[in-house]
Amino acid sequence: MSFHSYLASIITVSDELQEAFYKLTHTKEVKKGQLLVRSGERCNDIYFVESGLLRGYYYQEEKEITHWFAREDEFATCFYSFITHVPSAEFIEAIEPCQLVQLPHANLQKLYASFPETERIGRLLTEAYYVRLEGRFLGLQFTTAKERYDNLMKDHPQLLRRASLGHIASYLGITQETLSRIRARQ
Amino acid sequence: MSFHSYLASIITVSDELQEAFYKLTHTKEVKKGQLLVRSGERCNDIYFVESGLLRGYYYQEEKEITHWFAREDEFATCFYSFITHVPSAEFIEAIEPCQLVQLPHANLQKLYASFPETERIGRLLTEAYYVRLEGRFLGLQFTTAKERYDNLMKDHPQLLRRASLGHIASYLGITQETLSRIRARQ
DNA sequence: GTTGATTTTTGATGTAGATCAAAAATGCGG
DNA sequence: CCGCATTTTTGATCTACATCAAAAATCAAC
Repeated sequence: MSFHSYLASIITVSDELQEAFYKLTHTKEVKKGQLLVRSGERCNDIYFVESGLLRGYYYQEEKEITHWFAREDEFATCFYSFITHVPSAEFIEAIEPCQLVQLPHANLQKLYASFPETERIGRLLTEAYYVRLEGRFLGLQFTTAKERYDNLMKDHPQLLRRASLGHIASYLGITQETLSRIRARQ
Repeated sequence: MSFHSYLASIITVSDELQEAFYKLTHTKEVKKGQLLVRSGERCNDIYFVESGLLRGYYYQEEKEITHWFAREDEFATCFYSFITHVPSAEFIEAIEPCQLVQLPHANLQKLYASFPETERIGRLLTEAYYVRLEGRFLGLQFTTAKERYDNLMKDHPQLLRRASLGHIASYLGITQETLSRIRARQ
């Protein structure tokens, strides 16, 4: 979905607002495997994914841990770095070719100031991040690896075809071997 | 610490702002064991803890799971309910007698509108919640029960005297028995 | 296709922490 | 200071998942 259609689905986009959006965002195409943000850099942008698939990951004792996926019609950013202006602990990688819309932090602030209705975007973003994290936290504490896998497949049935087992396993908080065994029996 | 001193330590409090605060907040005293919010109710207030200790908890398969503690000089609310206006999934209980300052959501919005510098409060709150959750998420995934316990004791050495083992164990994501054994050996 | 690199599967074994049960310690109202 | 409720400790056993290692399958470049 285009960023514009997405916006129109959550707020009323006046002509002025539409124009402001065109001025304050720019589109970006990235190839498979390309990094958008590296650990240690500041992440000053939000990306809206028009098409393709991104993942955020970080290193934990030499191992890559996938922290999130963002597919078409979702926002992606290193949330903590974006809100605090601190260098990011994570990488953002395109695991499919992507069509993105980039919105810099400063421009988002301009939008808030001129078009109060856009505050809703910020709110939705914060909520989405918080809720996503909370869900994963509870999942880690209270569900088995198999249940987490089943839930993920229910919400994102295509993910298995689009991301590697290793990415999905670390996202679920288990090893690749365990995920492979979970899939085998059933 | 009084709410006023706390505020003065993070933002400059003009006379007008101080007056607005007096109008828009009110103090509240609660006894040990008293509930501030019940699951199913909306949580429309933030509490600043001037003295005492609160905990947030919810039920997971009949068991109480402590989600957070808030001691003096900290804010407490059912964060998700507060930002989304959805009924709370959690309870807030005073586990010590508390002196609180209550700030309703609507009044916080008024403050934001009239005193832009107060936006910092909202930002700090969001960040604090997000960071706290992220820390616990990573802890659950990558550290042993003992490490989590040691970290908690480093940050809150008094907590063991102020909260029960059961509360602390569920906060750490382990059973009471395991926490008891962890403490025994060392 | 053939080849080498990468990803996924399978097998054997180890372990942190859960569960169930009961004893011991602590706290508290009268 | 006694009796009862609550909290904490200790013991025995069980299990989900990790780790290490190697085989099998898939992918991608030439």
